[in-house]
Amino acid sequence: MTAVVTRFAPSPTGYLHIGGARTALFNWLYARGRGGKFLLRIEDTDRARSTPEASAAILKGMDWLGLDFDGEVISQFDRADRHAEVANELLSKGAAYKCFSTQDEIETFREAARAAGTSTHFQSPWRGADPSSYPDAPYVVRLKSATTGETVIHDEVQGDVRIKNENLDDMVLLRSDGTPVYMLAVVVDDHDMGVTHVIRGDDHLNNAARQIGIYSAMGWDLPVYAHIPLIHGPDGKKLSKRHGALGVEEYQAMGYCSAGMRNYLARLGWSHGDDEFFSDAQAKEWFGTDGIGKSPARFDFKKLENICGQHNAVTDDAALLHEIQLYRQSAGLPALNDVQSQRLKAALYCLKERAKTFPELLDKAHFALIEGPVDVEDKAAKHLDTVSRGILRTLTPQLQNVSWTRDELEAVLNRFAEENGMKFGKLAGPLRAALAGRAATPSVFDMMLVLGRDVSLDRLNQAASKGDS
RNA sequence: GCUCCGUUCGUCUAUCGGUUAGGACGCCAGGUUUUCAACCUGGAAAGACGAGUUCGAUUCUCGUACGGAGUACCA
Repeated sequence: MTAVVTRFAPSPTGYLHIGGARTALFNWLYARGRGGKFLLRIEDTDRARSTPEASAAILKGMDWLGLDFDGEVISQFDRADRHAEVANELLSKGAAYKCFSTQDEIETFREAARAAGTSTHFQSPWRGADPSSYPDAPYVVRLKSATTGETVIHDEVQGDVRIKNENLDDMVLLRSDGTPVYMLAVVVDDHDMGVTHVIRGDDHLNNAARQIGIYSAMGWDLPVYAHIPLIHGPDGKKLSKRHGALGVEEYQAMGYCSAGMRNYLARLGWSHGDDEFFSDAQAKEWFGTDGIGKSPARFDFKKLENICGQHNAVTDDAALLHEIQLYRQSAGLPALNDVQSQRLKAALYCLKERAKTFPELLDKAHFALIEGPVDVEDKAAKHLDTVSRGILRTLTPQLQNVSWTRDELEAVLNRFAEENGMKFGKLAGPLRAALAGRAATPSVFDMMLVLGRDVSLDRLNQAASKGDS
């Protein structure tokens, strides 16, 4: 059994969008789960539209998603000579021919065909022409496609797809300037790179039939094909920049965790029974083309959030802190200072199970991140009226010398509430307002523990004396 | 126009001829609670439509509708 080799082959004409990211993920999972190789090839043969910035964005996106590839990034453009070599081989074999028709002629033909309602496939008059009749003019190299019979694509997802060869035209292999066209380049590169499994969007399904023509003309083995359905926007429409088709780095900037993104994306269009929440290791073990669905899926932010929340909850504190720092960077937020980082890390145990995204987590961590005087929000201010401040004034000295543990703090505060004839909830409001300046916070005990005795008492004293001066 | 692909709760999906059509997200109700969450319990919610094959179709076949892709000297 030959080793599995998959590849992700984006064209660098923009950011790495969510559909591309999922395609990359599927290829990565497929290879990594089978001890195979996962390669990255940038399809930059379209010089006019390819940009280095886009290549960088793709690399960055894959890095964030943790999709590591084997070997170097391959530039398709760099391999133009090899593509031309294959085209020439096809030419000498008689499997391709030079076509001198101009674009104007082709366009005229197509317009006439459209008007007549007949096939718009261009039938080059040069297909069977005698070389002695060749003019001294630029030409493209076209594949001499079969005109009868059918091409069958054995697709792992779509099943056997049959296309009549009469519906395939003689596609261009080499442009008139001698540069290769995508259809040729993919086939040559996939073959040369030893790609065994081509997992890509089903917008390439029809193309596969054409590409198979090149494989058979060259006598090359076909890869296993798996054409996966596209992802649609939340409204069911095709993804566009306006809705949903954000670059993956924007998802990072929105604060979704990478593991959750992988989990969610894997689950979009692929399933393994009823499993919804799983680790990378499980995904690698389970992933296969048999679990891939045939219909397009819509992107659902709510479910993404939920999955990310579950991953946050099981991520260890150090790793989580690190990812949060990367998030702040990508979102353009200032880095946390040492005190904030330390407090945040100490607070993660009581935050990570209740935050779906990093902005949400950071918001709940507000009490730990503020330094200096606590700013009291309006909603919390009512918990610091004269009566409440009086309570805090009485309470604070009693906390001065207790041992700063959860058990001890609970005991002291509960006793205090009881002695003063109030329910604990009555006491919690002022404490929350004093410690965090907000009405909604984590547990007061968690906050006191995370902040420590000095900072906690300091904030309590500040709140108690508020409005006194 | 032509060719190809798809269609199960609002969404992601399970089901490989026989199920009260299952799960998850979301939603609704209740519970728990120290606020907000989280969490627990319960609930509403689906086979596009029409034929055919079959003892029996969500499942197989065909048609219709709707959606998508391809049809470039783009990728």
